[in-house]
Amino acid sequence: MREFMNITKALADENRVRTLLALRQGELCVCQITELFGLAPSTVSKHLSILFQAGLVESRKDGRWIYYKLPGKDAPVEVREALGWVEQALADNPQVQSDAKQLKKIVRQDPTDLCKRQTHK
Amino acid sequence: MREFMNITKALADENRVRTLLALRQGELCVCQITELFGLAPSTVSKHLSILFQAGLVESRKDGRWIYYKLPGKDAPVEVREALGWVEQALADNPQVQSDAKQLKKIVRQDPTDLCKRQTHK
DNA sequence: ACGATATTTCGCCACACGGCGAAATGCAAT
DNA sequence: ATTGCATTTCGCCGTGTGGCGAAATATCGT
Repeated sequence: MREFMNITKALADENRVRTLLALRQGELCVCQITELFGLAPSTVSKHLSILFQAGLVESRKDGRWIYYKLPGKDAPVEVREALGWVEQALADNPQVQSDAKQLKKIVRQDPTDLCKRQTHK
Repeated sequence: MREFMNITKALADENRVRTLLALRQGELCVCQITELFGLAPSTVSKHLSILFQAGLVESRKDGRWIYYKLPGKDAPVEVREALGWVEQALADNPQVQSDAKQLKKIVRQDPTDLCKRQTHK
Protein backbone atom coordinates (compact mmCIF):
# COMPACT_ATOMS: atom_id res chain seq x y z
CA MET A 1 0.00 0.00 0.00
CA ARG A 2 2.82 2.33 0.89
CA GLU A 3 4.41 1.71 -2.47
CA PHE A 4 1.18 2.30 -4.29
CA MET A 5 0.61 5.59 -2.48
CA ASN A 6 4.14 6.64 -3.38
CA ILE A 7 3.12 6.27 -6.99
CA THR A 8 -0.19 8.11 -6.71
CA LYS A 9 1.42 10.96 -4.79
CA ALA A 10 4.16 11.17 -7.38
CA LEU A 11 1.52 11.43 -10.11
CA ALA A 12 -0.39 14.13 -8.24
CA ASP A 13 1.72 16.94 -9.63
CA GLU A 14 1.41 18.23 -13.16
CA ASN A 15 5.09 18.93 -13.68
CA ARG A 16 5.97 15.40 -12.66
CA VAL A 17 3.40 13.93 -15.02
CA ARG A 18 4.69 16.10 -17.84
CA THR A 19 8.19 14.90 -17.00
CA LEU A 20 7.19 11.26 -17.36
CA LEU A 21 5.64 11.93 -20.74
CA ALA A 22 8.66 13.92 -21.85
CA LEU A 23 10.87 10.96 -21.01
CA ARG A 24 9.14 8.88 -23.67
CA GLN A 25 11.45 10.63 -26.12
CA GLY A 26 14.42 9.03 -24.39
CA GLU A 27 16.60 9.82 -21.44
CA LEU A 28 17.02 13.42 -20.34
CA CYS A 29 19.38 15.17 -17.96
CA VAL A 30 18.19 17.56 -15.28
CA CYS A 31 19.13 20.70 -17.13
CA GLN A 32 17.08 19.69 -20.15
CA ILE A 33 13.96 19.25 -18.05
CA THR A 34 14.78 22.47 -16.27
CA GLU A 35 14.86 24.21 -19.62
CA LEU A 36 11.60 22.64 -20.69
CA PHE A 37 9.61 23.77 -17.68
CA GLY A 38 11.42 26.97 -16.76
CA LEU A 39 11.80 25.83 -13.18
CA ALA A 40 14.81 26.10 -10.89
CA PRO A 41 17.23 23.15 -11.11
CA SER A 42 16.71 22.40 -7.44
CA THR A 43 12.99 22.12 -8.00
CA VAL A 44 13.38 19.77 -10.94
CA SER A 45 15.85 17.68 -8.98
CA LYS A 46 13.35 17.27 -6.19
CA HIS A 47 10.61 16.25 -8.61
CA LEU A 48 12.88 13.64 -10.16
CA SER A 49 13.77 12.38 -6.71
CA ILE A 50 10.09 11.83 -5.94
CA LEU A 51 9.54 10.04 -9.25
CA PHE A 52 12.59 7.92 -8.53
CA GLN A 53 11.40 6.98 -5.05
CA ALA A 54 8.15 5.84 -6.60
CA GLY A 55 10.05 3.71 -9.11
CA LEU A 56 8.65 5.68 -12.03
CA VAL A 57 12.07 6.67 -13.38
CA GLU A 58 15.55 5.25 -13.41
CA SER A 59 18.78 7.22 -13.43
CA ARG A 60 22.18 6.85 -15.03
CA LYS A 61 25.26 8.83 -14.19
CA ASP A 62 27.51 10.06 -16.97
CA GLY A 63 30.23 12.33 -15.67
CA ARG A 64 28.70 15.46 -14.28
CA TRP A 65 25.39 14.68 -15.87
CA ILE A 66 22.70 12.45 -14.47
CA TYR A 67 20.30 11.11 -17.04
CA TYR A 68 16.81 10.02 -16.12
CA LYS A 69 14.71 7.60 -18.13
CA LEU A 70 11.55 5.56 -17.92
CA PRO A 71 11.99 2.10 -16.40
CA GLY A 72 12.24 -0.91 -18.69
CA LYS A 73 10.23 -4.09 -18.85
CA ASP A 74 11.78 -5.27 -15.62
CA ALA A 75 9.80 -2.70 -13.64
CA PRO A 76 7.13 -3.85 -11.14
CA VAL A 77 3.66 -4.43 -12.52
CA GLU A 78 2.08 -1.50 -10.68
CA VAL A 79 4.69 0.83 -12.12
CA ARG A 80 4.20 -0.38 -15.66
CA GLU A 81 0.44 -0.18 -15.28
CA ALA A 82 0.70 3.34 -13.89
CA LEU A 83 2.91 4.51 -16.73
CA GLY A 84 0.66 2.86 -19.27
CA TRP A 85 -2.34 4.58 -17.81
CA VAL A 86 -0.68 8.01 -17.86
CA GLU A 87 0.53 7.46 -21.39
CA GLN A 88 -2.84 6.39 -22.66
CA ALA A 89 -4.73 9.15 -20.92
CA LEU A 90 -2.50 11.99 -22.06
CA ALA A 91 -0.85 10.87 -25.30
CA ASP A 92 -2.89 13.29 -27.39
CA ASN A 93 -3.04 16.08 -24.86
CA PRO A 94 -2.18 19.54 -26.28
CA GLN A 95 0.10 20.41 -23.39
CA VAL A 96 1.97 17.15 -23.75
CA GLN A 97 2.35 17.54 -27.49
CA SER A 98 3.58 21.07 -27.03
CA ASP A 99 6.15 19.78 -24.57
CA ALA A 100 7.27 17.16 -27.05
CA LYS A 101 7.73 19.79 -29.74
CA GLN A 102 9.68 22.04 -27.40
CA LEU A 103 11.78 19.08 -26.32
CA LYS A 104 12.94 18.41 -29.86
CA LYS A 105 14.58 21.82 -29.95
CA ILE A 106 16.13 21.30 -26.54
CA VAL A 107 17.56 17.88 -27.28
CA ARG A 108 19.17 19.23 -30.41
CA GLN A 109 21.29 21.59 -28.32
CA ASP A 110 24.45 20.69 -26.46
CA PRO A 111 23.64 20.05 -22.79
CA THR A 112 26.72 22.03 -21.78
CA ASP A 113 25.48 25.24 -23.34
CA LEU A 114 22.04 24.61 -21.88
CA CYS A 115 23.25 24.50 -18.31
CA LYS A 116 25.55 27.48 -18.69
CA ARG A 117 22.67 29.62 -19.83
CA GLN A 118 20.78 28.62 -16.72
CA THR A 119 23.44 29.53 -14.20
CA HIS A 120 24.19 32.82 -15.89
CA LYS A 121 20.44 33.52 -15.92
CA MET B 1 -5.03 17.68 -18.48
CA ARG B 2 -7.02 19.35 -15.76
CA GLU B 3 -9.36 16.37 -15.63
CA PHE B 4 -6.51 13.93 -15.46
CA MET B 5 -4.86 15.83 -12.63
CA ASN B 6 -8.16 15.83 -10.78
CA ILE B 7 -8.01 12.05 -10.89
CA THR B 8 -4.38 11.74 -9.81
CA LYS B 9 -4.89 14.19 -6.95
CA ALA B 10 -7.99 12.31 -5.87
CA LEU B 11 -5.96 9.09 -5.80
CA ALA B 12 -3.14 10.69 -3.79
CA ASP B 13 -4.83 10.04 -0.45
CA GLU B 14 -4.97 6.65 1.18
CA ASN B 15 -8.44 7.02 2.64
CA ARG B 16 -9.85 7.95 -0.74
CA VAL B 17 -8.20 4.95 -2.37
CA ARG B 18 -9.53 2.67 0.33
CA THR B 19 -12.95 4.18 -0.24
CA LEU B 20 -12.88 3.32 -3.92
CA LEU B 21 -11.93 -0.26 -3.17
CA ALA B 22 -14.62 -0.50 -0.50
CA LEU B 23 -17.21 0.58 -3.04
CA ARG B 24 -16.56 -2.55 -5.07
CA GLN B 25 -18.89 -4.26 -2.60
CA GLY B 26 -21.71 -2.05 -3.80
CA GLU B 27 -23.03 1.38 -2.97
CA LEU B 28 -22.41 2.83 0.47
CA CYS B 29 -23.78 5.82 2.33
CA VAL B 30 -21.58 8.32 4.08
CA CYS B 31 -22.19 6.99 7.57
CA GLN B 32 -21.06 3.51 6.54
CA ILE B 33 -17.75 4.80 5.25
CA THR B 34 -17.45 6.97 8.33
CA GLU B 35 -17.85 3.88 10.45
CA LEU B 36 -15.30 1.97 8.41
CA PHE B 37 -12.52 4.54 8.76
CA GLY B 38 -13.37 6.08 12.13
CA LEU B 39 -13.24 9.56 10.63
CA ALA B 40 -15.59 12.49 11.19
CA PRO B 41 -18.57 12.60 8.83
CA SER B 42 -17.49 15.98 7.53
CA THR B 43 -14.11 14.56 6.59
CA VAL B 44 -15.62 11.62 4.76
CA SER B 45 -18.01 13.92 2.96
CA LYS B 46 -15.14 16.03 1.73
CA HIS B 47 -13.26 12.98 0.49
CA LEU B 48 -16.31 11.79 -1.39
CA SER B 49 -16.73 15.23 -2.88
CA ILE B 50 -13.20 15.10 -4.23
CA LEU B 51 -13.74 11.62 -5.67
CA PHE B 52 -16.97 12.84 -7.23
CA GLN B 53 -15.33 15.89 -8.81
CA ALA B 54 -12.80 13.55 -10.37
CA GLY B 55 -15.59 11.36 -11.74
CA LEU B 56 -14.40 8.37 -9.74
CA VAL B 57 -17.72 7.90 -7.94
CA GLU B 58 -21.38 8.56 -8.64
CA SER B 59 -24.03 9.42 -6.09
CA ARG B 60 -27.67 8.60 -5.60
CA LYS B 61 -30.00 10.30 -3.21
CA ASP B 62 -32.46 8.23 -1.21
CA GLY B 63 -34.31 10.33 1.33
CA ARG B 64 -31.87 11.61 3.90
CA TRP B 65 -29.22 9.20 2.74
CA ILE B 66 -26.84 9.74 -0.12
CA TYR B 67 -25.37 6.58 -1.56
CA TYR B 68 -22.08 6.60 -3.41
CA LYS B 69 -21.02 3.98 -5.92
CA LEU B 70 -18.41 3.29 -8.55
CA PRO B 71 -19.28 4.61 -12.00
CA GLY B 72 -20.66 2.21 -14.61
CA LYS B 73 -19.48 1.31 -18.06
CA ASP B 74 -20.55 4.72 -19.34
CA ALA B 75 -17.69 6.39 -17.47
CA PRO B 76 -14.90 8.13 -19.42
CA VAL B 77 -12.01 5.96 -20.49
CA GLU B 78 -9.46 7.62 -18.18
CA VAL B 79 -11.74 7.00 -15.23
CA ARG B 80 -12.25 3.35 -16.06
CA GLU B 81 -8.55 2.89 -16.65
CA ALA B 82 -7.75 4.58 -13.35
CA LEU B 83 -10.16 2.41 -11.40
CA GLY B 84 -8.89 -0.68 -13.14
CA TRP B 85 -5.34 0.21 -12.24
CA VAL B 86 -6.20 0.80 -8.58
CA GLU B 87 -8.17 -2.40 -8.42
CA GLN B 88 -5.45 -4.47 -9.97
CA ALA B 89 -2.69 -2.98 -7.87
CA LEU B 90 -4.43 -3.36 -4.54
CA ALA B 91 -6.91 -6.21 -4.87
CA ASP B 92 -4.85 -8.52 -2.67
CA ASN B 93 -3.58 -5.88 -0.29
CA PRO B 94 -3.94 -6.79 3.39
CA GLN B 95 -5.34 -3.40 4.33
CA VAL B 96 -7.92 -3.58 1.58
CA GLN B 97 -8.96 -7.10 2.49
CA SER B 98 -9.25 -6.10 6.11
CA ASP B 99 -11.49 -3.23 5.05
CA ALA B 100 -13.66 -5.61 3.04
CA LYS B 101 -14.06 -7.90 6.01
CA GLN B 102 -14.95 -5.02 8.28
CA LEU B 103 -17.38 -3.72 5.69
CA LYS B 104 -19.36 -6.94 5.70
CA LYS B 105 -20.21 -6.40 9.34
CA ILE B 106 -21.11 -2.78 8.72
CA VAL B 107 -23.38 -3.43 5.76
CA ARG B 108 -25.27 -5.99 7.78
CA GLN B 109 -26.34 -3.29 10.22
CA ASP B 110 -29.17 -0.84 9.73
CA PRO B 111 -27.80 2.49 8.48
CA THR B 112 -30.13 4.34 10.86
CA ASP B 113 -28.54 2.79 13.94
CA LEU B 114 -25.11 3.39 12.48
CA CYS B 115 -25.55 7.14 12.15
CA LYS B 116 -27.20 7.53 15.53
CA ARG B 117 -24.23 6.00 17.20
CA GLN B 118 -22.00 8.51 15.47
CA THR B 119 -23.88 11.64 16.49
CA HIS B 120 -24.27 10.47 20.07
CA LYS B 121 -20.57 9.61 20.07
C1' DA C 1 45.64 21.31 -7.12
C1' DC C 2 42.36 24.51 -8.63
C1' DG C 3 38.34 26.51 -10.62
C1' DA C 4 34.23 25.51 -13.26
C1' DT C 5 29.83 23.25 -13.37
C1' DA C 6 25.84 19.72 -13.00
C1' DT C 7 23.22 18.06 -9.47
C1' DT C 8 21.62 17.56 -4.85
C1' DT C 9 20.61 19.09 -0.18
C1' DC C 10 19.12 22.53 3.03
C1' DG C 11 16.34 26.39 4.80
C1' DC C 12 12.84 29.12 4.03
C1' DC C 13 8.18 30.81 2.49
C1' DA C 14 3.54 30.68 0.69
C1' DC C 15 -0.04 27.81 -0.02
C1' DA C 16 -2.69 23.40 -0.37
C1' DC C 17 -4.52 19.65 2.17
C1' DG C 18 -6.48 16.48 5.77
C1' DG C 19 -8.52 16.55 10.02
C1' DC C 20 -12.16 18.21 13.31
C1' DG C 21 -16.32 20.66 15.35
C1' DA C 22 -20.00 23.87 14.65
C1' DA C 23 -23.29 25.72 11.83
C1' DA C 24 -26.11 25.29 7.66
C1' DT C 25 -28.89 22.49 4.52
C1' DG C 26 -32.26 19.21 3.05
C1' DC C 27 -35.45 15.73 3.90
C1' DA C 28 -38.92 12.77 6.88
C1' DA C 29 -41.83 11.92 10.31
C1' DT C 30 -44.57 13.39 13.80
C1' DA D 1 -44.90 23.74 11.65
C1' DT D 2 -41.61 21.72 14.21
C1' DT D 3 -38.36 18.44 15.49
C1' DG D 4 -34.86 14.89 14.26
C1' DC D 5 -31.32 13.35 11.55
C1' DA D 6 -27.94 12.47 7.36
C1' DT D 7 -25.09 15.16 4.88
C1' DT D 8 -22.68 19.19 3.49
C1' DT D 9 -20.41 23.61 4.16
C1' DC D 10 -17.58 26.66 6.83
C1' DG D 11 -13.86 28.08 9.75
C1' DC D 12 -9.98 26.76 11.98
C1' DC D 13 -5.48 24.33 12.91
C1' DG D 14 -1.42 21.53 12.15
C1' DT D 15 1.12 19.48 8.62
C1' DG D 16 2.69 18.52 3.90
C1' DT D 17 4.18 20.27 -0.57
C1' DG D 18 6.05 23.06 -4.40
C1' DG D 19 8.75 26.79 -5.30
C1' DC D 20 13.24 29.36 -4.86
C1' DG D 21 18.14 30.61 -3.60
C1' DA D 22 22.28 29.42 -1.15
C1' DA D 23 25.34 26.07 0.28
C1' DA D 24 27.15 21.40 -0.21
C1' DT D 25 28.65 17.52 -3.19
C1' DA D 26 30.76 15.35 -7.07
C1' DT D 27 33.07 15.44 -11.35
C1' DC D 28 35.56 17.43 -15.31
C1' DG D 29 39.09 20.43 -17.48
C1' DT D 30 43.03 22.87 -17.12
